[in-house]
Amino acid sequence: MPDAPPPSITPTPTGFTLLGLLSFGRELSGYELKRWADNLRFFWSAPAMSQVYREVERLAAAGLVAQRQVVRDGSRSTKVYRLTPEGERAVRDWLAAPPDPPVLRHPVALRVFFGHLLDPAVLRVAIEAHRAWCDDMLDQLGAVREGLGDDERWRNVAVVADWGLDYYRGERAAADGIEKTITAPE
Amino acid sequence: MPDAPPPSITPTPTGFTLLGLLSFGRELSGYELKRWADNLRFFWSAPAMSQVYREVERLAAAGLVAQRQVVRDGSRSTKVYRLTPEGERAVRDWLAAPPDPPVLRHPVALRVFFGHLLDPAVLRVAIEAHRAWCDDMLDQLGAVREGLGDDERWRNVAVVADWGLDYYRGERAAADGIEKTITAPE
DNA sequence: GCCAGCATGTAAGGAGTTACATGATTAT
DNA sequence: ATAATCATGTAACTCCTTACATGCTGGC
Repeated sequence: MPDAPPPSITPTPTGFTLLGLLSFGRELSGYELKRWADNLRFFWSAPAMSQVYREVERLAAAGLVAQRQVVRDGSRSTKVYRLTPEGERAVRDWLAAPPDPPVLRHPVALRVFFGHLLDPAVLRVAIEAHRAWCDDMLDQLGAVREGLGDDERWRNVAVVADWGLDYYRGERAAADGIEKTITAPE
Repeated sequence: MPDAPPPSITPTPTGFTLLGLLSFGRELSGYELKRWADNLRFFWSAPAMSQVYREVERLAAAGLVAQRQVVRDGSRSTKVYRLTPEGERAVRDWLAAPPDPPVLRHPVALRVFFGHLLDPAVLRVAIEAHRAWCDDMLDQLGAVREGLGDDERWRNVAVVADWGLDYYRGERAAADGIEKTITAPE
C-alpha cells in the first residue's frame, strides 16, 4: 500500500513562490530558500524567515516538495527540499492563471496626496529619503544583474532585472519631478 | 467632570488614511469614506467596505473622529464622521514619520522571472492583460485628473495624479518592451 | 416589479508580521 | 572572545479579505 494521499491544501502565494524557486533545480534548505526569496524583493514581497519555514512544512505535508535530512560536517544536520512533479504542476498552474493586478503602496505618493497636512520641508525630506532608497535599490539590483551576465540559464531573470533597473530609474526621476513641483509652487 | 479619556489605541494604516480623507474638511459617512478611499487605489490599496466601517468605529472610540447621526429624507438615518483636533494631530504625526519603503507586488514580473515554467504564448497573454489593465488605469486616472482641473484646493492631489499618469505610462511601455524580448528571443 | 445604488454591519478566516527562543559553526 | 552567519522553529498578533446578512430608496 502506498503512502497516504497528501491532504490537498492550496499553498499561499508565498508557498507558490517557494515552489518556483525550487523549480530552478537545486535542493534548498529553509534558510537558503529565504535568501533566494530575498532576490524577489525588487518586484515582489520577500517573506519573513518564520513564514518560509512554516510554508515549506506545509508544502511538504501536501507532497509538493520532498524533504530530506542532510548531515553536514559530521554532526550538524539540515533539512533540504526539492520540488516533486506534483509541486511543479502546482506552480505551473498557478502561474498560468490570469495574473492579479499589481499591488502598489507608495508612501511618498500618499504624503503628497495629503500634502496639506505636512510642512513642505518635511515632505521634501520624505522625497529625498525615497530617492536615496531608489539609489540603493539600483545599486543592489545592478549588482545582481552583473552577477547574471548573459548566462542562458538566467535569461528570464536577467530580463526582469533589466526591467527593474528601468523601473527604479523611473521612480527616481519621478521623485525629482515631484520635488521640483513642491519647491516651486508657482 | 469631562468625558472619560478615550483609550489610546493606534489606528491601523487604513485608519490613518481615513483620517487623512476627513482632513479635507467634509463630514463623511462610512459609505462615502469608502468611495473617497477608492481614489487612493492608483498608488495605495483601497480598503474593503467592511474594514472602513470597522476602522471608523475604532477611530470614533479613540476620539480621533466625532460621530454624528444624520437623518435624511425623513426616516433614513446615516452616521457621519468629522475629524477632531486629536485626529488631525494623529494623521499629521503619522505622515511626518519617515516613510516605509514602497510595497510592490508585480505578478507579471514574477511570471517573467519564472518564465521557464510557462508556455511563451501564455506569458504573452499575461503581458497583454497587464497592458490592458494599464490602459484602464490610465483612462480612470485621466478622468480623475480632468475632474480636478487647476483648482487650487486640489493642487497636491493633481500632482499625484500627474505622477500616476506618468507611472502607468511607464508601466505600459515596460510591458511592451518585455513582450518584445519574449517574442524575439535571439 | 425589479435592479442599481445607498447604507451598515457581523463572522470567519487568510496571509503575513514581529518577537521570542535556541543553538552550532566560522571568521576576526 | 565575540560577532556574524547558518539553522530552525513557536507564539502572539495585525491587518485585511471574503462571504454573509439586512434593509431602504429611486429610477426604469
